Amino acid sequence: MADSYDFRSIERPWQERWERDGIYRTAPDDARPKYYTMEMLPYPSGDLHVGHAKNYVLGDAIARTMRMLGYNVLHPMGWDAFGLPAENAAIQRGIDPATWTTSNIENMRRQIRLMGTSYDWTREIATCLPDYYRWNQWLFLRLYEHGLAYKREAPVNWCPHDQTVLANEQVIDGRCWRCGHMVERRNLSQWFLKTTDFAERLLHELDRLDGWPERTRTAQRNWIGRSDGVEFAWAIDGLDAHVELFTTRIDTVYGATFIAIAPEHPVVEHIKTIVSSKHVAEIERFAESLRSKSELERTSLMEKEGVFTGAYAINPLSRERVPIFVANYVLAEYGTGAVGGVPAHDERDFLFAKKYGLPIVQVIVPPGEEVTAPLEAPYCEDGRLIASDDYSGMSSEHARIALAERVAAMGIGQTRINYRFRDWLVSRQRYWGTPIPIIYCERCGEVAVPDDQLPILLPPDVPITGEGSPLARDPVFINTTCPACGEAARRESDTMDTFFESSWYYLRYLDPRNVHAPWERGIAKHWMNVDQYIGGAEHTVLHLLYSRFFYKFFHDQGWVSGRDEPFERLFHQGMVLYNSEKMSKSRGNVIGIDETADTNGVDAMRLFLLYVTPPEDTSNWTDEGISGRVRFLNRVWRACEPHLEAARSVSPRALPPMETPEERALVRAVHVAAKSGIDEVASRRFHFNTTIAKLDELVNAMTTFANTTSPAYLYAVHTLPLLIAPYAPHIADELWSRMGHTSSIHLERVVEPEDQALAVDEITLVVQVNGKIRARIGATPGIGETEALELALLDPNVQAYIDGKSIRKQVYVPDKLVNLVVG
RNA sequence: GGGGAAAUGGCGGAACGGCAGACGCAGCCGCCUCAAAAGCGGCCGGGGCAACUCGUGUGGGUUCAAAUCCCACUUUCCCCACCA
Repeated sequence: MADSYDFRSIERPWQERWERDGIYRTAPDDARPKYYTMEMLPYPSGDLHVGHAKNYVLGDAIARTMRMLGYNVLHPMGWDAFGLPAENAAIQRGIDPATWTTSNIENMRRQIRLMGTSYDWTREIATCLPDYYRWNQWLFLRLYEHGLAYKREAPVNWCPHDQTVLANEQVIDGRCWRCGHMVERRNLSQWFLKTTDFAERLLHELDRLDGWPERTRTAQRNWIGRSDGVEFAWAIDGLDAHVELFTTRIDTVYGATFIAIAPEHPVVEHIKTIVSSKHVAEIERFAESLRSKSELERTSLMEKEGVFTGAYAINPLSRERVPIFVANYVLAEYGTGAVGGVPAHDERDFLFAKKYGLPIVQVIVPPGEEVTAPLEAPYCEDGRLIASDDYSGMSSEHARIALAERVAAMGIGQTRINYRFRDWLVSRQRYWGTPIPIIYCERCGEVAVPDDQLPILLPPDVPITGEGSPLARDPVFINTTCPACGEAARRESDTMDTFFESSWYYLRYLDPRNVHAPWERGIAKHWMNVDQYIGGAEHTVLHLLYSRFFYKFFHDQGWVSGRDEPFERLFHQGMVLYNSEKMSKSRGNVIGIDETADTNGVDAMRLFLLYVTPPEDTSNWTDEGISGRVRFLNRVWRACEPHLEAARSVSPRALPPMETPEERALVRAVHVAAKSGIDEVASRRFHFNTTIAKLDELVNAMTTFANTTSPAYLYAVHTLPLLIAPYAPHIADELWSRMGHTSSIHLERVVEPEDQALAVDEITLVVQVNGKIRARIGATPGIGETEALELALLDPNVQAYIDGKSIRKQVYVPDKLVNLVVG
């Protein structure tokens, strides 16, 4: 059938041909400028829907446009293949995680190809394969050597459902990011990466990441959460011990009427030795009641509570003796795990003091005010100090400096910067992950596995029950010999957080089969940094922060050069709803790739996803909407297909003769669309919705064009495939080859927009009187101000509005507008 | 509580400070057809016969000119949140 585009017989053969001819393979030794663009690698969960497609189609349109602009484009794809769902499949259905993962990868690779994407599949990686995760282990060992990977016992987030610990970043509203169960608190010995060593650099460099969305940078700043303060020691009355407090408001120190410490704080044990057994019992009862409570429960959900320990501390500045409490709202893991209680100037301390009848002493007054009645609410702003010895009368700002100097001079403290950001907890008590390459020996202790013994392979056929660590129960895996002394020893049974793999995969794409190193420096120097990274906004802190941390470490080691940031520009695409609802299996409203490829075609799907909204917005998939793009493709087909033979002889690389206004308008429409596609990539706005709208206008112009044998029309026929190639690659190559071209359209250059073609015959001059539009008059482009004004004054309607008044001012915007101000 | 982004017809959206609503979807009217589908043509923010006029969340401001810039507010979405 000639009047419609039979996508079923066209799309798949083209995909096969592109793959066979390897047209998207990227060689590094290429004189063209490099462009590295990638989308966040998917987790192989099984099936893709149009929401995933939006991500890949956007990235593909960018990669294709850059290729047609003459760049050597690197556009790779891989699989974030370790993780819990594979273990859950093993538990629920008895399938081996490796088998489950491999078959999902195969299906999803097929689906991603089905989308007509232009990846270099020779660089494909899967993080669960030994030739990838061996370098995970290698990188872990390098971090370990530099003291950046370490093991310690700490209160950690424990998910009782997934039976594993979680990083702080993986606890969302007190719940496990994967399964949604309430997270508990447990004291466990775990592996951490010392991300906090890089906190300042991670924070600082955000200011210069201007290719990143502002919201992402802000979110990372908030997550790192720098606060500047003073850490200083308070003596404990009757005990040869002291407790360190951290405060950002040392200007309020004279108002401290108690101190509060976390129940887990080590000093509590000392305190217990000097207080009555009644107090000891109360402290222990209180600590017990909080033991397994999550941070969220303790901080947000519970009322501020505490118990008096029976001991007192001495305020080093006022020399006052204040009671020591243990309190639920003090976090052992932040600052020093102990805070001064200043009820007059802190919300939490105020509530606590009210509850336990503690004095409220005001030491800050608002600027320009005097002390008034007792405070009804805490005053938490800066102000002027009162009742603070020599510091009375100072501003908060000055007092903070003076008091910091004072405690330093007294030898009891110093200024200090604290971060909300904690070290990254990377060990997991799960099976389907990278084994941590450490061996425990009775004689030698913790021993790193030597590089030549890597990879430590994940053993097959390990029973997975969901209870406890599977590797810990496998004697063949666990029992080994010490690399240092040769005695019997056992392996670490924990595996790595899967975010470890995804923190450096963009480097492995560059050199994916290297067996000597994770990547070669020279290759990284050529390709890095990633010019454009595309992915969901849900990775704002986790993956993107960890990747930045890794990259800074690599940079310090000299393994990468240039700027110490991996992703130069970042773009978050919005998600896709179906009829305004979130797609989910349980709702049964998932639009799958296979089904839409079959009913509407891949080109129509791609066009719809790019057209329906700007890419950063949430899109709404509708059956009517996709039909609109199917119609568009049919119109393209009907406008071109009957004229392909005739169009062969009209070059798409030279402007055709343009004799009539209609011909000029048609050729102009070609160049307007060409310019739009290039501009959207150059500006990194990627609003291809406007480009496709211009293509709609071009095709509308072709449809209504009378003389289909004119060179201008045939020029449009010959250039249209080049214009739509980044968005609808199949129909583009089909039309191109039917015009007699033997190589793929995707190896062609863009249609370069030409000023001569973009020029218009006539402009509409808007004439305003006092800012209101009173006439629209046709004029020749480039008309001068005097001439334009004369023309405007000839208009009867304009005359009517200025009648009898004098012109006070005139504004002329060339080729656009005349504004006459009268009065 | 803190921070960020946004608000334009029935819907998705377009608009370097310069013609608001491009383009599409839905709808309506025609043509084609025995009929339907497909396709093609036209209409499509409100009021008004018209000249005109009102209109981009609300209220101010800057400007010859504001959807666009500034201030305040309302609402929505997102992120963080007892961080001392």
